[in-house]
Amino acid sequence: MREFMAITKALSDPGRVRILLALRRRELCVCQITELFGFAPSTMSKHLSILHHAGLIQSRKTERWVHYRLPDPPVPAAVRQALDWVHRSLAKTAEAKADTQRLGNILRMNLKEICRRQCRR
Amino acid sequence: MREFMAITKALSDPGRVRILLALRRRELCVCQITELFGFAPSTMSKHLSILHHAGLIQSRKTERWVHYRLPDPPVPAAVRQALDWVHRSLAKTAEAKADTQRLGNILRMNLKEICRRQCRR
DNA sequence: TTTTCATTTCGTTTTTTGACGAAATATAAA
DNA sequence: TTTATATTTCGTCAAAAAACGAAATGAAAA
Repeated sequence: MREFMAITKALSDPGRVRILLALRRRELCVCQITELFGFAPSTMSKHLSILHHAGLIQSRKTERWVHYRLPDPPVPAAVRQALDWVHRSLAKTAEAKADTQRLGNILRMNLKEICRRQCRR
Repeated sequence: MREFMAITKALSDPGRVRILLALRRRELCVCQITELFGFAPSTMSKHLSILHHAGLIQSRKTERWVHYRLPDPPVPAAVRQALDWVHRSLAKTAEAKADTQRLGNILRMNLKEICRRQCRR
């Protein structure tokens, strides 16, 4: 029950749900996700921490950057069903498509450029 | 997206999730659910309202009592998947079993007796 | 080693949520 | 019609969550 509620709480914020959708095709660097949604870095870090704690994403560190992605198998059933539910329900919505489109632009930039932009704020 | 978030918000409270589990076998009167969980009637009414607004339960009024149950078909896919996920993840947990056991005692009482008990509080 | 810098943690403020009691509503019983 | 009563709505308080900036962390670059 505690683990299940960690998942439902994680899914109860629209920003976090959109992060899961953005990760559906490939892993993303924290700075790319931050750029995509326009939150302050500290806010984004908190959201990622909540998703990670629920088991909905996993992380990998390379050089100076941290990348998040959907979990590799074996994935607990409750997590897998939650992710399936999110993607089936929302992958085709206008919000998800708009995010995907903006993500395309961000993926064309290199990571250093993105981080530099965020420092200027 | 808005409808989906109504569901995830509804599921983000453990009391509401337990209500859904309690309804998995049969419909229940508000006073029975209130007795089962020990919330104030106004609190329980609010929880039921949130679940209803998300489409996760439906209601039926007979005589002086309002009964809630899981939705009849046709059920939107997002709702059906959410309910399946909840039940598959939690129906066999200790919490659900304990609730089911206490519910058994409540179902042996008649509705008037239950309501009378709640008035005394 | 020292510096740089992507990310996280901490502290604070604002917003949202959850709980309750009192009053309102609505329906059946008297 | 009047009374009784099951449920909901409203107002309020307390607790939790979400946002941010500033400071801390830690790993790579210089």
